[in-house]
Amino acid sequence: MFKIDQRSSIPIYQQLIQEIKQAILKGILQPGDKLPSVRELSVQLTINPNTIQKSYQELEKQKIIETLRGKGTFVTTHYKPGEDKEKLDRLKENLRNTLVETYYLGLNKDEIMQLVQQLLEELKIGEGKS
Amino acid sequence: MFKIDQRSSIPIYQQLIQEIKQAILKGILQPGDKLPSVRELSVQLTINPNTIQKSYQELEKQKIIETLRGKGTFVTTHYKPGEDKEKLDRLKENLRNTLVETYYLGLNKDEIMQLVQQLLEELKIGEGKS
Amino acid sequence: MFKIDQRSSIPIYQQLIQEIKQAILKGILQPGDKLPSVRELSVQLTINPNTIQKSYQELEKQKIIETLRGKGTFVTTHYKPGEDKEKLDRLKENLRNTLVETYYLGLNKDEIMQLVQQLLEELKIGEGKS
Amino acid sequence: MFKIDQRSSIPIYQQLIQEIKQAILKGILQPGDKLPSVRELSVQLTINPNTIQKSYQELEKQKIIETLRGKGTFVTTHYKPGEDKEKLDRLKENLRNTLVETYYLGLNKDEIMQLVQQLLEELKIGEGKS
DNA sequence: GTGGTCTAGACCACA
DNA sequence: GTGGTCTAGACCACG
Repeated sequence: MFKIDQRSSIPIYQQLIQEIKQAILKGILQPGDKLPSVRELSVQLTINPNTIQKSYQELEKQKIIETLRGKGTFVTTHYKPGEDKEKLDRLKENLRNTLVETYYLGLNKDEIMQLVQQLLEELKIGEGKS
Repeated sequence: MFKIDQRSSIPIYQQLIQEIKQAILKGILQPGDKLPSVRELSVQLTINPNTIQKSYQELEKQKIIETLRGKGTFVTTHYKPGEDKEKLDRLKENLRNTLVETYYLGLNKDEIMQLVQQLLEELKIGEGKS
Repeated sequence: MFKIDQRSSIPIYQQLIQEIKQAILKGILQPGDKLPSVRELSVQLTINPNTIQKSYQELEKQKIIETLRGKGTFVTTHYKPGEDKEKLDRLKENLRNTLVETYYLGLNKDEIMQLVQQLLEELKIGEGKS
Repeated sequence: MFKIDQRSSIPIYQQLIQEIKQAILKGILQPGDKLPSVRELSVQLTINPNTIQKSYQELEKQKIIETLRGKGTFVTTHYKPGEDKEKLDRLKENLRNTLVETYYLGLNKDEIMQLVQQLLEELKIGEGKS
């Protein structure tokens, strides 16, 4: 269900967070859907339950999922963005750095814009939803 | 000359690499220009010299700067991007993640595209150069 | 009749205990009044009967309600607080922590005192009764 | 330096968070002060380093402390509350529950108000600071 | 069954 | 030296 690269330098718990967020964006996980239990995912992905836990807790803090005690973890039905200027600044910085690297790799402006477009489509990010 | 945020979660040596790359893109540093010495920068930025050293070494590995023994460190005159599919994949992955986060922060497709455009201009990345 | 938040991190059985205690304080439930049966409440609140049971048992242990076999559960007519230094210490600790959090949220001393006053009035806690 | 009750039902990492917040309020820890390293505290309190970690990370997320990579963890110099209506609601709820319990333990309105006053003074929460 | 917490011990990147 | 991540395995409260 979720792809995790054990060799990646990106922490596993962050990879999982990303995978879940993307699954929600793409509609694979719908609001209200139950997520696999910590133990279940732990077995499926052969990852320690604590690591899964960490991902779930972080997503819960971001109000993207919520847990009903004893019942499991679910995708929240009404996610609302919530202003966070600092986070936006961090993202802009990150984006700036990524663009610089992309350029140094030989892509020109048009190719970069195309890449961004393509990724947005892949993620099913359109104007309609936000 | 370069802005370093000691509090940032991004390693200092990577921040410095980014600052230098951006300075080159913006034309503040021209091919052939001499970079400050390690010791000099170390004092200016109140950063451990080893950290500066690490940045310079990484940039040299990427052929963006070069060291002439006894003379100092200079911006290379002819940088040519080498193919590196792995790195491109990493960048795409990074970009994808950043876009997801941006979207979860409440920006819609148009706003994201605008942001990218704006950053590209800031960095003086145009079609003409690559 | 009682408000339960399934999403809250506070256990449901404790929420119910609180709701009942507050209803008594406010006079909505009078000494001698009959409480809804476990099954009845279970349906109304769509909560597992075991959970309701747990709340009732705890309240009975605290002598706030009592069960008459075959007749139902009732608010006790003469509640008298028993000394319990340990519990008082726990409450003080809890209160201290809450005040710290409130302060870190930006409320100053006056605002905190006002908040406490307001809550006491809401709960109809006055000097006359204890 | 910090008092932890291993037997308490309150998670150790939360106790530690509280202890640190209170130490800052009381002026025992001043803005800019270095906190003990994770390992150091771990030995002092005979608590697992991971548990200390968790406390530090939570405090960092709340912007009460910050870490300079390789140097250690420090009390932030400029803490700014930051609106959080939801958290305030949770605190009010908590406060309400605590007041109910206190009342059921036999304290009357005056005694409760006195208790709150006393705690605020202990914590050195005054009007001047917020 | 569910998630939440904790320990012990390990490895890594950073400065 | 610092903090950040991960695993293995354990115990607990809740429903």
